[in-house]
Amino acid sequence: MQRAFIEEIARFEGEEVRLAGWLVNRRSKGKLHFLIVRDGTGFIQATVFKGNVDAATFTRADHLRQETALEVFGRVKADARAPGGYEIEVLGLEVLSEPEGEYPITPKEHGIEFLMDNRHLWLRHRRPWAVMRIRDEIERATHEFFAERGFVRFDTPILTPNAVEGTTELFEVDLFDGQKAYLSQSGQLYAEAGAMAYGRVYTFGPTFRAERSKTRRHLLEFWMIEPEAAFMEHEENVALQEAYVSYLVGRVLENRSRELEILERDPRALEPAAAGDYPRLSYREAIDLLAKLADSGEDVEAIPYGEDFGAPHEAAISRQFDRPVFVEKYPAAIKAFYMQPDDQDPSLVKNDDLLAPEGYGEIIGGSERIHEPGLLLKRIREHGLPEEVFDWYLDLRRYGAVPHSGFGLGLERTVAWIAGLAHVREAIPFPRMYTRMRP
RNA sequence: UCCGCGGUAGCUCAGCUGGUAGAGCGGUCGGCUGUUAACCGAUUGGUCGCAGGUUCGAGUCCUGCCCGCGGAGCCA
Repeated sequence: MQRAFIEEIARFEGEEVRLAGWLVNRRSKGKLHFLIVRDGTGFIQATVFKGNVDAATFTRADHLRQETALEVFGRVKADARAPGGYEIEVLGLEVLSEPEGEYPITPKEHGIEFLMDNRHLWLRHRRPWAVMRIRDEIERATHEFFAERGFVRFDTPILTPNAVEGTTELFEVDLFDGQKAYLSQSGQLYAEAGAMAYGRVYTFGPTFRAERSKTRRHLLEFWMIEPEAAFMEHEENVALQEAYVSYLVGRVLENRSRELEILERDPRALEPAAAGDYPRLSYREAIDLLAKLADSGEDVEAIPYGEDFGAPHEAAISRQFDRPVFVEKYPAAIKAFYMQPDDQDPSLVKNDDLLAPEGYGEIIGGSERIHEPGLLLKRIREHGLPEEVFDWYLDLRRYGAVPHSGFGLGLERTVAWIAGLAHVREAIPFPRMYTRMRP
């Protein structure tokens, strides 16, 4: 008898199959038991009729406990009454292992603290299952998108000697003989070296921010995708971001509709984002928009020109549009030292943030980088950064400098937006947060 | 770090102006041939976050601490 996976169960309609998995839940009608079984690829209902199996198997089926590992033998049937449209009419049953004691996660409501304490088990359940399959789709789509465009995957170090952006806190690591290193908060500077070597590269790896953040958008450890390309200027950078994000959304809509359904995420909310054509606001236009919204009684405060947006401002801006919105060309004074000044107004930089809709906020930060060595050195000094740490970074300008640009996309924020999650902690298997390191 | 809220059964919660601990779910036993977090009956289950104080008496009032949740800042 062939082994079937739930994901492809429709192919086996009318056939007898073997299914290996775990018991999710059980309901009994007396002479008919319903077993809900999962196998990692999906969830399915198995029916045990009294007449179909011997008495011992029938009794056994009525006493199976949650998370019993088992093999089910039976016939695949289409049935409108079954969740998913298919079910297995059980002809035989083998228990592979019995759970010890009570399984903690019951089919009723649980609080987030309890579920996170049991994250290693919670991952088995429908909701995390759907989220991680969407995350996987986004990761796979990322590799395919960049490979198709000639980008080379370029792995940057996790242990680094210095900060990329002096302001952010770093996790310190003890090396030998009193030496210190820091966990990477961005692969960008190294990706720039990669872009000068291989033309177009992208990083895909974990990054670390030692911030005591307690919000739905922050993790201590999160994954970032950072493309960087030589000879790419601001306009092309923005176009690449739009193509990338709309591709990701399209892939999830195409291949993970069942998962979106489990999460009760309406695909219609994502369709504009898959279509592209994202609106673009300059920093100044965004400031004006906020003033207008504040005036018209919207629950947001206006901010003066020259200040950076806070989370409530980003949310208010993003809610004005049905798809992600670019905000570009910020004042240089509030942005990182390496950003290229604007051609028309050198008080501005050629950067952009991409704000996801529905108040999800920033998922991308990008910019064209300074390629002129004198200007870069000047900016390093203005920001009070240690010159000697950046000698290799300056080398990238000393030898064959060309205009180049890149951006960073936060994976968990993107997953949270597309999957419709309230918090990024559900977008990664084991979130590392200010308040949580276990399990 | 700051602001707000919370911690009572394995889980989710109720418990009034202080009077001696409750429900649903889960577990166990039984019933039911189409359930959809099934339902019905029985049964099981407590260091009321920790420490101290007030009181004849504290889950309830006071003080301190711990932990969590939501938000801000910072950012992806």
